Amino acid sequence: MHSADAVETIQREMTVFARRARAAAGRMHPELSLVSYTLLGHLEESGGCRATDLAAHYALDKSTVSRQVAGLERAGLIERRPDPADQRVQVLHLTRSGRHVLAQVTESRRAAFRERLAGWPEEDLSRFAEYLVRYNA
Amino acid sequence: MHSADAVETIQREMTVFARRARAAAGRMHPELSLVSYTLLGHLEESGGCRATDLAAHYALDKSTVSRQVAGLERAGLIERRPDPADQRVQVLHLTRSGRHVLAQVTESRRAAFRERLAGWPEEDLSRFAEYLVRYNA
DNA sequence: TCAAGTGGTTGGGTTGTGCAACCATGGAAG
DNA sequence: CTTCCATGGTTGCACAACCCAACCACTTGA
Repeated sequence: MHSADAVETIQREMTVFARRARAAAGRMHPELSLVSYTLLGHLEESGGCRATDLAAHYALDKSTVSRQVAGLERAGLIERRPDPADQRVQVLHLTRSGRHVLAQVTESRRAAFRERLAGWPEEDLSRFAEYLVRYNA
Repeated sequence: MHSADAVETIQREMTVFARRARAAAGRMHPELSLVSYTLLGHLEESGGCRATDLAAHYALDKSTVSRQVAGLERAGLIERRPDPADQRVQVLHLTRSGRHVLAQVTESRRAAFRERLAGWPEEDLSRFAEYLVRYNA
């Protein structure tokens, strides 16, 4: 495959995937949208951060994040803690329930991906993962 | 990287990509959403098909396709032709203008991807493309 | 001290989507 | 030939996710 063709293919396939992903995620977990799930995941990884950090990291408008965060708090999945060093800031943390729901959804998403990727040789999985990381970097 | 980790990474990175794609596409081409672009592409490839075929192929509700198609027709990018064999059916075709716009958008999307993938070794591009095709199959 | 910057919320509007109800046509079974 | 169900498509309705702009509260630095 020539370089130009490969780029063309990557473009098309990434687009196909993008189109499907959200709907699939919604069908799998009506209780936790793709965005909410991603935000929870980020909070888990980072061990708590500000709404502005989330917005910057995911290239979302701060108003969007604000509303998502409000929803997650309403659902009892996260909590806001004041930052003693800066009264403007709310540091977001997962609640116990949030951690629990996140773990459940992650597990079932992982199962779906695992099924989808069943039969792939170990080496291909690693390389695919590496390419995606490099692409998104 | 172990197999489970790779799956985990693939899941996360695909999700990241999915979240970004629509916004990026919108910024690049306000005149043609990601969905519309995909539908036009399908019409180009297939040389004309029915709205129902589009819905089935992309797992979209027929109402969604109906509205997208209406928009594309309003924009003069596609036209509906009656099917002499079945009065219910409208066969959708690209117009000259539709073909033109599609070509332009495709080219600039391709340029963006090419830039993003600049510096990747030929072999990695090919393999990445192959993985994506296999994943979406 | 006060102006500019930053974190966050809210109001308003757009887009993409699904579901359900509907209309028109087609096809098969009586 | 009628009658009934299936199929292609449109429309009303609701909703989620988004952005922009305006705003408030607090911080920072000239």
